[in-house]
Amino acid sequence: MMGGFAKGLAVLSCFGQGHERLTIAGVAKLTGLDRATARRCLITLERLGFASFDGRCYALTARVLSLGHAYLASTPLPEQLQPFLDRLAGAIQESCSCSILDGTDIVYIARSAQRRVMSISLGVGSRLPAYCASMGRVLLAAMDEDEACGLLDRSTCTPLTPKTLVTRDALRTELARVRHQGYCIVDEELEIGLRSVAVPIRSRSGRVVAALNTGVQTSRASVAQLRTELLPKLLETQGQLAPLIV
Amino acid sequence: MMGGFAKGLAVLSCFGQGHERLTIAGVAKLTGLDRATARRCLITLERLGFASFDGRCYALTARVLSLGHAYLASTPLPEQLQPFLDRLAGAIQESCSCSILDGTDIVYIARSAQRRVMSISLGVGSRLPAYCASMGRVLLAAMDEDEACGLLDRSTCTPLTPKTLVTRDALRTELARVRHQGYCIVDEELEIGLRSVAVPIRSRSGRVVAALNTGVQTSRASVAQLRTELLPKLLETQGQLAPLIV
DNA sequence: TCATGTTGTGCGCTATCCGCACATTGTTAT
DNA sequence: ATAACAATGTGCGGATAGCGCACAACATGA
Repeated sequence: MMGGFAKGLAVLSCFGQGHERLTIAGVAKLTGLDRATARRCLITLERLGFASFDGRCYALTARVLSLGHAYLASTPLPEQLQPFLDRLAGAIQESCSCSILDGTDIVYIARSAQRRVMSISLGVGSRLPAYCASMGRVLLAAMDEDEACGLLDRSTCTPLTPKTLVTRDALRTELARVRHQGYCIVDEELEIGLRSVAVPIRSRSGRVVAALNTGVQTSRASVAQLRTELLPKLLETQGQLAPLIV
Repeated sequence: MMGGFAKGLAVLSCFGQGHERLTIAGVAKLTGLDRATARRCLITLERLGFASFDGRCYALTARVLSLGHAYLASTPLPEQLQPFLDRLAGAIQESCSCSILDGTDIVYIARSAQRRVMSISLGVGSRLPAYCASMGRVLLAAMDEDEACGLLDRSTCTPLTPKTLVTRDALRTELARVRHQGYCIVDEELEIGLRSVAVPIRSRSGRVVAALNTGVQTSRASVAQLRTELLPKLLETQGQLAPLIV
């Protein structure tokens, strides 16, 4: 374990959650590092071209995108999904996304945005807790059951809204239902005013390789409409993708 | 300067250029680090969830995408460009991209792929040398002239193909032409079999904030066709975007 | 079987990073 | 104006962590 490297990555990561421009002291506060250490990390980032300094705040440069590209180039999945995502989003006039599991979170690996529906900025690389996101539940339901339970145990289940399921029992029965019905609808559990529906993306051999969803404002569609109008479109895309994915 | 952090970032970066799965010795060779150092970096990455190890090779995980997201969330530009890019790509049935300058390279900040045209995988985060890419020349032409020359001096101008312009004189006159005509066509200078045309993207105030291009196979369109058929579409998109960008 | 390449591990040395402290600057509030 | 506060830049002593080498073990293939 290289401590300096880990600290530097922590600094890099803390620019994510809503903090785009940060001062040295701000970074120190967010990461818990000593201010001098945070400063050394930021100077290193700037020297290497990953961050810029305007005399007051540090901000990341486009160079960090090359790190993400290193991952995107390593797997063909996002590239395969994107055109289908675009077509689906155009058809239903709502933003669609694909994600995979990474620890207890889901990570967006492809997205086609139609309009801004959530308060936070979602995009490729965004992370959400799996237990309360529609795609997360689809991916958990596809796992081995006790493996999924182990993952839930490691999750910190915060009630993000009054409707959020947090108890393990409730989540387990919900996962069982998702597993049985083949899709998941989450109704204002992640954010008030937001509903979403997700389906698994399977490979030719039937293995679940990702999840596909769309999120709408509650005023736009009821849960019933989600099921009768949007879900069939998602399942159609699911069917189109399956034969193309190894 | 934190040396350990810099070494770790070098390890992270070396997964980019065509090397998706790397062994410890491979990383050591690519980065020039000692094998033990490379090993320490990789173990750190794995411990933090940025890399996975299958007993033989290391590969990056989706977590590195969150680093790229930190940048994407900090600037509205990519999100603004994407729908126009999608529309344009659909209309001309060719892949389109937007990029900005980062040092002597251009970095793709948005892309809409229609088919695979180049041998290497291009996508958000990809880097190309500015001097020989159509978008790069557009961005260089938009700079202060001596600033652009300084940037060219710092570039290592390798003749990637027999057609590549490398001498400073040739590049300067080419930049002057691009500046004058408002677009740039590059004909097999980056890769044999590939032609591309690029235009600058301006903000409302006229400042050049990015470049937009499309690349086609030489069999698909002649230079004249690029100018008469594709260029007008690019300019149309350019005009649509200008009033929307601060 | 030998050669090659890779991994894991241990170890001594030294450079490096840590965390504190002090001086300075800029901003805000009284 | 002045005081209070927050943030920055810098220096320093000391401990620690990383460096690079070397050796042993293992796999692969000629």
